[in-house]
Parts: sequence; structure tokens; C-alpha cells
Amino acid sequence: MDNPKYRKRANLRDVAKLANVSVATVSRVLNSPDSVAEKTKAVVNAAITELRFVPSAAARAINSGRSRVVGALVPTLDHAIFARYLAALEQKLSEYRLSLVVATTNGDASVEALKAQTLVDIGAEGLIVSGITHEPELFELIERCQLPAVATSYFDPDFLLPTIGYDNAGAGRIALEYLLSLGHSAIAVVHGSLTSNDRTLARLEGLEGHDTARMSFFEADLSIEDGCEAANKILSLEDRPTAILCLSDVLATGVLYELKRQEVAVPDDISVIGIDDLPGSAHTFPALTTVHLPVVRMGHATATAISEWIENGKRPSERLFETDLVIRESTRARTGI
Amino acid sequence: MDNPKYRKRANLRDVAKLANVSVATVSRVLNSPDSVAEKTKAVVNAAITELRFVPSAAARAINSGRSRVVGALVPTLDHAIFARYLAALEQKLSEYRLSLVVATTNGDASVEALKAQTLVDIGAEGLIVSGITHEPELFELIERCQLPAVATSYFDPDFLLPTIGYDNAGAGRIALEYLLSLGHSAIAVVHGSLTSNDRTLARLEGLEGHDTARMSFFEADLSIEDGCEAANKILSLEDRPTAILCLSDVLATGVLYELKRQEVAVPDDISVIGIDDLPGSAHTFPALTTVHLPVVRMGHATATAISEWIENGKRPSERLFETDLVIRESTRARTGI
DNA sequence: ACAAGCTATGTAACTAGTTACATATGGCGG
DNA sequence: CCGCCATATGTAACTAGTTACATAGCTTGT
Repeated sequence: MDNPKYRKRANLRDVAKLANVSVATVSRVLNSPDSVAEKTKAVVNAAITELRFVPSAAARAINSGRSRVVGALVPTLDHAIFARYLAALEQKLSEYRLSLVVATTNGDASVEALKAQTLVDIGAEGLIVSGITHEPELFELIERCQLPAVATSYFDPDFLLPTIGYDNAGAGRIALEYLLSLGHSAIAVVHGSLTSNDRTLARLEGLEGHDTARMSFFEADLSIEDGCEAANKILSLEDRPTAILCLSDVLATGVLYELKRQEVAVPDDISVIGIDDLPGSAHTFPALTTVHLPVVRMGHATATAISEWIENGKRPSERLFETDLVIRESTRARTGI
Repeated sequence: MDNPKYRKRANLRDVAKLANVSVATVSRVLNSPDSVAEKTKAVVNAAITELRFVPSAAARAINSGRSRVVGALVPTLDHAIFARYLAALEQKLSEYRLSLVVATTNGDASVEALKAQTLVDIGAEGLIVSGITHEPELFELIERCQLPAVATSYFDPDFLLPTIGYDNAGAGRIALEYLLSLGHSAIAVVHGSLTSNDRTLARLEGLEGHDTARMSFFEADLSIEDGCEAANKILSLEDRPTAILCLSDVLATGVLYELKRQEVAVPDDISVIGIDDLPGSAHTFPALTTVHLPVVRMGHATATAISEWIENGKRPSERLFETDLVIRESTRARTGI
């Protein structure tokens, strides 16, 4: 049992003992090797190798007060818009030598609060959340821990946390106004779930103010299948709309698919517009007109903001990214009266 | 300066002092509250609240020897197959109360080795890598830290690390044999980059053993655009193939798009088959025949395996998941001779 | 009434590093 | 040849928790 092979992991003291130096010297070999004599360094490194010494991350963290980890809470990873956002976020964070812990919430605010606690428990130095609708527990946690936290995918200068995002209402409005400018007035709107999805809610709000008398609304889960289903319902409407506004490209993809399946011509018979501008959206049939959400730039900006906050204590100011209309083949001016 | 408001974060000792109890009691209130008298608990909790005390994750980790973090190294997040895999992984890991740190490598083995070191530096207790091609540094790191590590998206019972994945060569073979069974022999193969992508390599290997005289190969980046481009090249071939085998659905999506754009009938003129079975693949035109990769089950199994390894020291055995052919609309028996 | 036993709490030694400060050694200038 | 200074190293006190063990105080049984 005393066989060193079976002993637990070696620590600094073990290395120091074997190398016949003090713990300080070993620590120096690790952190400021230039201040150690070559000969000593060699002896210490030999001991390190022999004992297979690996410094404990926790012990280092306790001294530096740093974990170099930030947590992101997103509804899901299994959706291109979040995956792309997190990809950009991770890439930039790693430039700041920060690691990204991803926690998914399924859009459930209480799961979010729970997972936020988990992130604090592992020592996350910063938090990134999606949207502005959260449980009070989340805010209490952030306040109690004095945790740098930003809300993304949403813009609201008055929000408790700095928001780094785009104008969801504006994106909805841009899509609607484009359809209106093409002469459409009978418009079906297909949107995602309204429970705890403030982005969808905001996009819907963006549609207000215009004459909604000729608009009908269809709720669907964010999947191609549910987009198909929504299209199906729309097609069976007595008063068939001339345009379909989807608040998410995934839904638009399903809608386009179903319209094609039922041989409804897009954009001749019905125009379709989305919001997101996913990688695949340029390659649907017909290519989808949509509102581009700049998630990559948002990811980079979020990484920079949270990093500066953590390193320099500089709370970032909110940041608004423009969304822009990408006109492709799925929309056209309404013909006839 | 002595104003407590400006003092640094409170620690256990501060709480103990304020509550007039010992540090042990405060620790007990936190970890085994039942063993503390109600009255004491109340006093301690009041002190905790007053001082806004939040226990240090690092200090806990140093004692428990646990960080409850595992790291995953993937080529990219911005691809549905990895995003879906990580989604499944994260979901299951969180059931085991483990958090997931994601690091992307861009398919670069030296970036991977570097980021693996970062993961160790933040105290990751386990590592999940993609495929079996890695820098020696990565293996040394794993060996030196005695780190539980599994390789996924690949199956090889003889590999140094336990592999939890599917048979890439088999997936390629299944796709090819299906095309052959339909009477196709002039087949164009569109594949991703061969540099440091052993999955692609293995899929290609799966095509060997059959008569490759009538097969032509096209390398493309894993994007719809590059799939389009590849299709373009294939269509300009003198001896146009009757089937296109794409080693990834993303490429197949691009190929289908370009074929449609150029008004080549699928599957009448050309059959197209993919590998992956992405969410969107059932909704292309025509719906894509493909080989389903069970990434969700693989994610769950990986989470369970790494968790057991970490908790109980039980090195998992390798695990093979079946891939299966999903026949949809993009393939058909070759007509004429 | 007193010992036994249980509950609640405290003391101090751990976990594994970093680092301020003290000290030893050696080279070089005066 | 001595003192000064720089370089290299050591000592011990930190970081912030957990926990084994000791003990105080109260209840209960005989």
C-alpha cells in the first residue's frame, strides 16, 4: 500500500521533498522559471516528471481568485442560431483565455435558475443569459455573487443587466413592413412558443401598430415539422393569406416545404418571409427572404464585454446590433388587387 | 477604506466571527444543516445574508478534489451534427451533476492539444474528444494527468482511449452498397476535408473493396455552398455519374440545391445519398436518403461513461452504435442500362 | 444522584497552492 | 580583503474551505 505507484496524486510538497528544494522553488519553476537557476530547475523538473506531478487547478484558483470560466445559459444547443452564437462566443472567449461552460435551459426559467446556481458552484466568473425574462432567483444569485452577467439576443437599455443584442421587435417590424410594402395585407404569422420566450414575444410586439385585422396567428414549436403543420392549417383557411411571416427561419423552412408539397407556388401564390437567416436559409426552395440576425458579431461582442467586466470590473454598456432584411426569392409584390 | 462595503468578499471566517460561532459551525450550516441547532442556524444565516457570503468554489474543490466539470473538444459548434451531439451530452451530464465546457478546435490537432491543456488548467475531471487522430501532446497530457478521456464519433476497439461511436467506414459502405444495389456504378463521391478528419477518412475507406474504377472523388469544405460547387463540377463531367454519394448531409444539401437549380431531376437523372441525417435532411427537395448517425444516443452514452469513470474509476469499454439507412426520395434504381 | 450517552459546538489540522519577506551565497569594485 | 549588491533559495504565512477529534452541556436510566 505504501508503494508510491498506488499513492494518491503528488503535490507541490512531494515534489519539493524529492528535489530537495523548498515549495517556493517548485512553485517558481512552474510560474517564473527565469528566476530559478538552471541546475535547480533541472532537478525540480525531473522530480515533477518522476512523480507525474500536475498542479491542482483548484489550489491555483483559490490563490488567484480566478477560475477563468464563464457560463452561458441558452434554451438549447440544438438550434443553428444558438449553436452559431455559442461558436462565436467560444472562439472569442478563448482569445481572452476564458473557457465556456454551456448549460441548456429548454426555455424553462426555473431550470435556468437552477443551472445558474450550478455554474456559480463550479466557480463561473461571469454569466451570459438569453433574453430578459428570468426567475427572481437568477437575479438574486447574480446580485448576491456580484457576478458579471449580461443578457443577449435581446436589446433593452433599461434592463437590470447590460443587454447585448438586436431589436427583436424591430426585426419583426422589418419583416412585416417589407410584406406590407409589397402590397400584402392578408398575412399569416407563424411564431414559436410564447411561454418564457421573450424574443418571440418581442417580435410579435413589433408587428403591432399596423392594421392587424387581416393578420392571423399560428403558434408552433420551433421545428421544421411544426412549420409544416402550421402551413397546413394556413392553407386550409377559408380566406387564404397572400403572405406568411415566420418569426423564425426554422418555421419558415417547414412552411416552404409544406407549401411546395401541396404545390402552392412561392412567391407567386404566397410570399414567405422568415427571421434569423440560418446557414440553410439561402438554400431552400425558393431561397428564403429573411431578416438577418448578427449572432456572430453578437457572440464576439458578448465575449469582449464579459471579459472586460471580469478583468477590469468595467460593466459594459448595452449594445444594439442592426438586423437587416435579406431579400431572396420567397417574397414578391402581391399581384391582382 | 475600512468600510465593510468596500472590503473584499466575505469568507467563512468573517461569517463565523459575525455570528459568534466557529468556522466548523458555519460550514455545517452550509453542508449538513440538520446537525445544527435551529437557533444557531438562524444566527449564521443572518450573518451569511448580511455579509453576502458566497462560498468559494475553488476552496470547495480543493477539499473535495472535485471540480464537477468535464471538457469536450469538438471541431466546431456551428454544425448541426456536433451541436446535436453536445446538446445530448450536456443534457445527460447535467443529470450526473456535471457541467460541460466546450472547446472548439477547427479540426486542428495542435489547437486541440492547446485547448486540452486549458481544460486541464481549469480543472476538468474528464475529457471527450472527437475521432482518434490527435497530437502526441494530447495523449501525454491525458496520461500525465491520469485523466478519464473518451474518443467519440468513431469506433475502434484497439484505440488507446475507449471509443464510443459509430462505424464511419460502415456508414460509407452502407451508403455505397445501397447505391450499388440500385444499379448505380458511375458514382461521384463528395467528401469533406481529409486533413485531420479521420471520420471522413474512415468513411472513404468504407468505400474501398468495391470497384472504384467508376467512382470519382470531390473534396469540399463542409458547407452547403461547397456542396453546390462540387455538384457543379460533377455536372460538367463528360461522363456524368448516375449517383452522388455525399459523406455528409451538409454537402448533400448543397448538391441537391445545385442539381435543382440546374434542373437536373433527382432521383430520376441522378440519385443523391448523404450521411448524418440532420434535422433538415427530411425536408430537402427531394427528401434526402441518408445514413442516420445516432448522435443523441452517442451523447447520452458518452455522458454516462465519462461520469462512471470519474465517479467510480470504472474505465468504460468501447461502444459501437449502429448506423442505419434512411431511405427517402433522393435515390432510385438506375433506369436504362 | 450519578454515570452513560447524545447532541451541539469548538479547535486545529488538514486540502494544495502562492508569495512576502528573510537569508545565504557569490561576484565584483574599491 | 572587505563590503555591497544581485541572484537564488528557504521559511512561513497567507488563500478559503472541510473535517477528525475533543469537549461542553443536557437528557435519560437505574
